[in-house]
Amino acid sequence: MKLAQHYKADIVENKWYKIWLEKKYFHSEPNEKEPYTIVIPPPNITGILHMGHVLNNTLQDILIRRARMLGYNACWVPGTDHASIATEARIVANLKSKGIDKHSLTRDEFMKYAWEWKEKHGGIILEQLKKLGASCDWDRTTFTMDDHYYKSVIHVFVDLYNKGLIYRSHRMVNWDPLALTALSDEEVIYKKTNSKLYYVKYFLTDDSGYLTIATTRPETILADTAVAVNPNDDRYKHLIGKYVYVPLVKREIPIIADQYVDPEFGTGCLKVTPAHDLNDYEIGKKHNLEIIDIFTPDARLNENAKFLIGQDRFEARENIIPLLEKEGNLTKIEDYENNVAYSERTDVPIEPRLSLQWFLKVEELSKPAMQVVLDGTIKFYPDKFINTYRHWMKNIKDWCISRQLWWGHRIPVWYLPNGEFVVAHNEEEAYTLALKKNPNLKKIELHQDDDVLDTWFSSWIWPIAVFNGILQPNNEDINYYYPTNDLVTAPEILFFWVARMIMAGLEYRKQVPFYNVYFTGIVRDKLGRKMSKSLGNSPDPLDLIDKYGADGVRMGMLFSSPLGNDLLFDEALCEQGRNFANKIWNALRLVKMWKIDPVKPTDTINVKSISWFNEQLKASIIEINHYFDEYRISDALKSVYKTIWDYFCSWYLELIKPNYGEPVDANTYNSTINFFKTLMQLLHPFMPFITEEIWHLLQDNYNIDDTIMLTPWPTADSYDENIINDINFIFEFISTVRSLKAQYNITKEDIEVYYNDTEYDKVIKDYEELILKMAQVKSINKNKQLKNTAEALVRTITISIPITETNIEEEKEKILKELDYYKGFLANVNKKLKNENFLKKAPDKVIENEKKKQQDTIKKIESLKKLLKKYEN
RNA sequence: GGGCGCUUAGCUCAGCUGGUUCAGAGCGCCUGCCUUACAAGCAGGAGGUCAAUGGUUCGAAUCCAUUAGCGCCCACCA
Repeated sequence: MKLAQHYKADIVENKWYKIWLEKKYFHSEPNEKEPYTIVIPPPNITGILHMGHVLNNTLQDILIRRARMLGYNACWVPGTDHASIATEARIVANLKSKGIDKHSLTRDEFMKYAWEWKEKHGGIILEQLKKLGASCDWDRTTFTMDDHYYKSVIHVFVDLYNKGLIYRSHRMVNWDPLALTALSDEEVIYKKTNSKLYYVKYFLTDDSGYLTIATTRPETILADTAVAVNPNDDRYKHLIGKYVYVPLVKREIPIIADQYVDPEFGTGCLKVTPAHDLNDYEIGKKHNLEIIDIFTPDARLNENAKFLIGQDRFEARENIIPLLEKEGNLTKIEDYENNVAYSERTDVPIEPRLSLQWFLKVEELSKPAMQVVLDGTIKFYPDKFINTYRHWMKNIKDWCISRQLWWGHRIPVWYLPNGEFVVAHNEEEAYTLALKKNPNLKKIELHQDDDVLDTWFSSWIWPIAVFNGILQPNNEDINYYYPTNDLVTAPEILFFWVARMIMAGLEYRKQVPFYNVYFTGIVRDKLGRKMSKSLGNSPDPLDLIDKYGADGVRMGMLFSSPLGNDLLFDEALCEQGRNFANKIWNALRLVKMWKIDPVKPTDTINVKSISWFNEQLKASIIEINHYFDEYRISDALKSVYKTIWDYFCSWYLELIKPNYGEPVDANTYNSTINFFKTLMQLLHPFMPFITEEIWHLLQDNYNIDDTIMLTPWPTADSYDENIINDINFIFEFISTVRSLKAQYNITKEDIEVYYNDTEYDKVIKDYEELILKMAQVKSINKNKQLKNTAEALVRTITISIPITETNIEEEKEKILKELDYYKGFLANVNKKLKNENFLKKAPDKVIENEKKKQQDTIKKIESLKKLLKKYEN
């Protein structure tokens, strides 16, 4: 068989993914085996694959593939989220580009268009995940607006309403004046903004003077209904209970006292605008103030403002200034930096707005959800997020779940003409319920709530609803796959999603939704900037896959991502991944190139090499499994990488490789093939494609009905430390000889090496042939002094090789430097050993070790001194 | 303002409840090699007062305190 010099990823990857799908290796059905389940964090239906997805899904694929090899019935459920605000925004924009205004359509027309759009553009991301090698059970692909899922969401709303946990209320909400919808607190981002602080006079109605108030939003003056001061503020105490005129509109409003006012800020006087500020609203409620709303839903001034009617809030802010100036109300304007709330979706400043919304009471739901994390039922990796979680859960507020959109799950509430309402699973049921309130009601008089539910109100039941466990709480799937095992997600959505899934899981299954949560970091570019479209610093994962192969990209991503930390992504790491694939490929080429001689005995070098690598492999397996147990995936990969590249390729293969043209004995060949196979198994979760290909090429027959992904994961209990220690010494010995040769430019192989110590006699004799082969020298001898030698230390022994000329000064300098170091080292050890407290208190083991250090160092110093003497003569 | 975390080589990070000659790895950098698996490679090399100060201890990169710098989360002061 002829193998190409370079590994060709694209051909191999396309071939295998197709076969895997055909063979349904990813598909799972409940059986007698133990399940291992992961549900994907559903990406937005409109989304396309970005580097964050690559990281997140590579990790999930690694976990699920290893679980599959460990013998679990592994099931990774994929799917997408309808993402109401984001998707509706895109659909509206798309309509607009065709000259269609959303509001010119009926709800049904709009939804029809939206579904068409979804069928056409949705789900691209799932196809992209296949390129990455994701081993999802595609037969279980779920969309949050699939029929059964939709009904599940509605069921949950009705159920929670009937339990008294959902209520409708006037509340100050975060209003997005562009999207024309309320947002949850989590969808608001605060940005430091340069703005101005305006100082405005409010004249007392009794003509006894004025108060000055500092505000960043002068346009809301028109909606003021009080002025507040701190009750303990001596400057203003005497004014409490008096009245002032609101500038321009000349409305009389009271001066009230409230602890909320900070006497230190601004002038110590606060204008109270209950309709347009959350805190003012609270104050207003307390003091029973009038609420005057001066904004339209898209944040223009309405008739209530009396001035600047029809102007946008920012226009009005500018235009009210000259008016105030003219009336003599404005005293000064200062530059000021403050935090302004922006909509995460549309990036416009939020307008606090009073409106009727639906809320979920979360206090009762959050208590058990906090408990399961604190008591370790659910583990967070890394665990630092437990604190963040606890802090948030303690201060959790009711969840505003209604959104003024059409794309999503329509709130299952029907209103009667008189304003009463019923909550039901569907219109029929609603009508039946409504008839009880009004027996003469006609069906057409019922009107369903126009709003939809927050997207997270559907995704919080994801781990249950993908198995249809809400509508059919006892079906086989949900009973088998739930609770799931791992969740891999970003810390940004710890509250949006993770916390809420825990609440829903406990409420609807009485069980946590997952046992382990792995938090990934943010993918940044190599300069540390967050990857974003606007910066243009985010590579397209598909381009990277074309260039380096999916295996290479997976490697590159994983190589730089320690658990829970942000990762600085550098394309060079994908290159490193591709190079690794090529390295493995060439190791295969080497092995496949050999001719096998079935009667040839195994020579000493190979016997020893095989016995060493056998132990080394066990040691590596133990380490790799240990890292997996701690979810240190990147460390596990590094360990596999080192085992393959350093131990297997650089040492083992070089040791056993026959001279050109010579055959290899059957024992060596078989051992090597078996080692190679085990290494491919260890690497498979990380690089699924190349490992599958090589697994097949290592077999006697290339049989595509076979697969590496269902072979048992390698395990080991213990390894022989002595063999590994001996070999490590031998490798050091070899490296030192190579180093000496490199230093003195010796390329010959016929030189002799000398060493001067008896302690390592046995090891050196045992592994003599290995040294000769790898260090490329003729012989190793003891205690012979030559005239011209170059020398170096390996642990406590001195080795020397003959050279033709020596730069004596340079050598002396080197030795003196080393001597200095070891003298200092010895002094430290001596000091310790003379310290009575140390001898009394330190454990015996430590003392013994110090003594050994002492002896070794004395030995080394003697050797160095001898050498020095030689040079001085 | 409240909470959490970080600071170890040029870069990214390991280093578990103090004690293995403990100061490490990968990348980058430098030197020499196109050696019949691989130049997408091989061999060798240089680089660090473990942020600063003080304390605990026989012993501190590791534990404690303070300081400086950085990051994240929460709250949102008009």
